[in-house]
Amino acid sequence: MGATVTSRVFDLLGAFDAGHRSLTLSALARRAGLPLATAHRLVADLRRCGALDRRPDGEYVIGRRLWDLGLLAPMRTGLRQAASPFLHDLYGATLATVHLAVRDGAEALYIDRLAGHVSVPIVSDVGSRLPLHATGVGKVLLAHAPDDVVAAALARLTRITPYTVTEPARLLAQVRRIRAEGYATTGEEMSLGACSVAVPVRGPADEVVAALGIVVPTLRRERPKLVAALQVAAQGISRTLARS
Amino acid sequence: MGATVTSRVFDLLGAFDAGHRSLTLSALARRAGLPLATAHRLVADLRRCGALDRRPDGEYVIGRRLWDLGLLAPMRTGLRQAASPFLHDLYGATLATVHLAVRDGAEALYIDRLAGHVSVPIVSDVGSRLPLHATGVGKVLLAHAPDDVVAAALARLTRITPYTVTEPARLLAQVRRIRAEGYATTGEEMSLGACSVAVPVRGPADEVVAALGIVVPTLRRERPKLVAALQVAAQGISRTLARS
DNA sequence: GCGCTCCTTCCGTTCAGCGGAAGGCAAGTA
DNA sequence: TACTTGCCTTCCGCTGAACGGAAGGAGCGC
Repeated sequence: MGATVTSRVFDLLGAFDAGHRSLTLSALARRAGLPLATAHRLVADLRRCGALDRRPDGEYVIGRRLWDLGLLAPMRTGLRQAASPFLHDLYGATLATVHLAVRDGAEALYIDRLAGHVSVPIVSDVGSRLPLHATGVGKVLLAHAPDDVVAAALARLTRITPYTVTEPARLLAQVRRIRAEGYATTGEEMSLGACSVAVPVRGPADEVVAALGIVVPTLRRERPKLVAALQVAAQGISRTLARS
Repeated sequence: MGATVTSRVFDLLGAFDAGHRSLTLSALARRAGLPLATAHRLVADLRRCGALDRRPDGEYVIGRRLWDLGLLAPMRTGLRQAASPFLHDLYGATLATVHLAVRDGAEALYIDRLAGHVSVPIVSDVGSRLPLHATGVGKVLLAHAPDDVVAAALARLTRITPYTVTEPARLLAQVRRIRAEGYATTGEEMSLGACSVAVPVRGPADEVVAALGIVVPTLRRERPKLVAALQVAAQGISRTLARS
């Protein structure tokens, strides 16, 4: 690996993740695999650039500059904008947490999320990546992914809760059903006490560009209603995407 | 200015802004004030780190890595999460575009935004900064800012539309009224065809931590209803903030 | 006191970064 | 075709910025 300053800078920044939003200098250096003195200097530079902030307690956090820059990334901006109003509609109709995700390699990347007042235990957040086999949106994305991705996913089905599907054959059957019926469901497979329903969002050429899902405490017999609401919203998003 | 690699990297990244989300290499170098060869090498490094992407047409855009990092920034995460459901409620009740902003120096920084299907011409977006004197949320934040900020703002009131308030005395009178009545309004002062109403969001110690506003085509005689809805939502946010 | 972990500063070495210059496309112009 | 203009890319010798071990605090617990 080339030891350019740029790569070191991103090694440092990469030390932050969802579970480590603030770090001490030494933790930063340790996680980035850099000598303390080097980390110290780079961190000082980054702070001068506004990329890192130092909180009163001495720990470092990602700074405003990076927040600004991140918002400029073309992360499906069009998709997010097109979907936004429909997510609200869905929330209004179901009062459930609503998710919009795309497939990023072998993971589902959540690009928008809309949570209500009372929420089921939910792990996802905007920007987080979750496996394809244990969530509603994940299964939808998996069902419409290229064969090699499906194969790779089936190869390692990690158990997350007692209800997570870990037998390849069973997941494959689900994938087939999802393709046929047009929606996916999960029952506490990612998080206990949380069930989900999800449908694909299609682009102009009918290809699946994203998945739209909601999370509810229990499916009971609301499933048909939820599926219908999701499909209406998904079609609305597709229509909005088409004209732009 | 120290010519550290880190600063150069951020000079490059800083060449992107809301109006320039994609740039050619030479534009990037020009805007960053760097020699072409230098920019070329740094851009290659950044691309290797995932901080920049190259689109098929050859232009560079902010990459996914920075999007991820930006989401880790503690940009009022607590405030955003607390406010989120109330923004939806507001949208549901009014069908207007809803904004949540904080004061960042002498500007209003929009930290969340919720737009409906049909929207009035609106300039703001999440992450954008707008002056304090020409928007609803801006005026609210101005009215509860320290005296020196108010003085600085009054000193340069740039005209944006024919209706923008540019006389210091008049804005000062408005600021006093906003403090007394608890809400602010604007009429096409930022963008023609867009009026707004905004109220303060208060923290545990009754200090103003943010402003909550909505944008509508016209105020007509809906103002009392809108103000009431906003105040209910703002109090809800404050209550949610208090217990956490 | 002693040990521990953390942060900061110093300084001589050296190698990564620098950037002018030159070359290669691709489009537009005459 | 020949010339211009704007891009992007590569080369290469010089040099000073980055490096990181080491030493020196500062704070805390025992």
